[in-house]
Amino acid sequence: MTFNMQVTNPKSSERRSPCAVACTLDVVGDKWSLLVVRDLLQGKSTFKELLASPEGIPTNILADRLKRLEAEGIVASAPYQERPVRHAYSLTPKGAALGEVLLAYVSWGKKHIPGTIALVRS
Amino acid sequence: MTFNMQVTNPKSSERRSPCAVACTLDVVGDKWSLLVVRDLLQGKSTFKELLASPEGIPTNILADRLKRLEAEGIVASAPYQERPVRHAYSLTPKGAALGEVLLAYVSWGKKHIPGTIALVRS
DNA sequence: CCGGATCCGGTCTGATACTG
DNA sequence: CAGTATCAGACCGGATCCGG
Repeated sequence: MTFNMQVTNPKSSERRSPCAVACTLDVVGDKWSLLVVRDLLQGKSTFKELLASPEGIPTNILADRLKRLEAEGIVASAPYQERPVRHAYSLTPKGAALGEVLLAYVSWGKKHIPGTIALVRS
Repeated sequence: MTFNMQVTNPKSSERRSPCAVACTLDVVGDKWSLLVVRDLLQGKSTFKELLASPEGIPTNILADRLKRLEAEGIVASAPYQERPVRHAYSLTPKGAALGEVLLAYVSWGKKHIPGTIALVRS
């Protein structure tokens, strides 16, 4: 009987402010969410593929982020086989729109952090 | 897994990957940093002004973020009075360039989170 | 009063073991 | 392979304290 799942995002009703920046950060402003979005944009779709990224996301964090992003309507999951059930994860249009944010990150990072490269493309 | 290190990361992890997204997230990927940048872009400059934002950043967190962002070359501080000494914080060109990232957030947030507005200049 | 620094309890993170 | 359970410890954030 577990509880106390990792829910840090305020619900809309308890939003900190109407600021679009603050609210977007409440959705994808943590350390891992945008990296998951980046990988999905690159065509990865299975749990294993997402785990394999060089940043090394832990399995429980990945599972939690996928769950959270799906609840936010950013990620969609569809079973592609049964017994054992397996899901293919993908971005909804809402999630794919975050590609613009990623591009802004890439642009800033490439310019201001030496040695970085774009691992995402639109 | 192998990696190279090119980011001085005051906070949690060391490096993660050469990905510009991941490295930028290591710098400003926490819950508060971009909100501080937003406020500075809007012309706020004193500790008190930054504290007054509707999101309610705690004093210790604000002090820590300012210190960290200054170490990253994103924020500059200059004393504007002595006895007691007071600092005016501002963005470096590197920090101001994050405005592009903020605009991407605003654009996404306004479109996908109902009720949000742009609290940052366009 | 202002700009922080410090303390401290609770929450979240993340490595690993474990299950189906 | 795709997650879930566990748990120690890092981190957040509220409250408080302090020098100027």
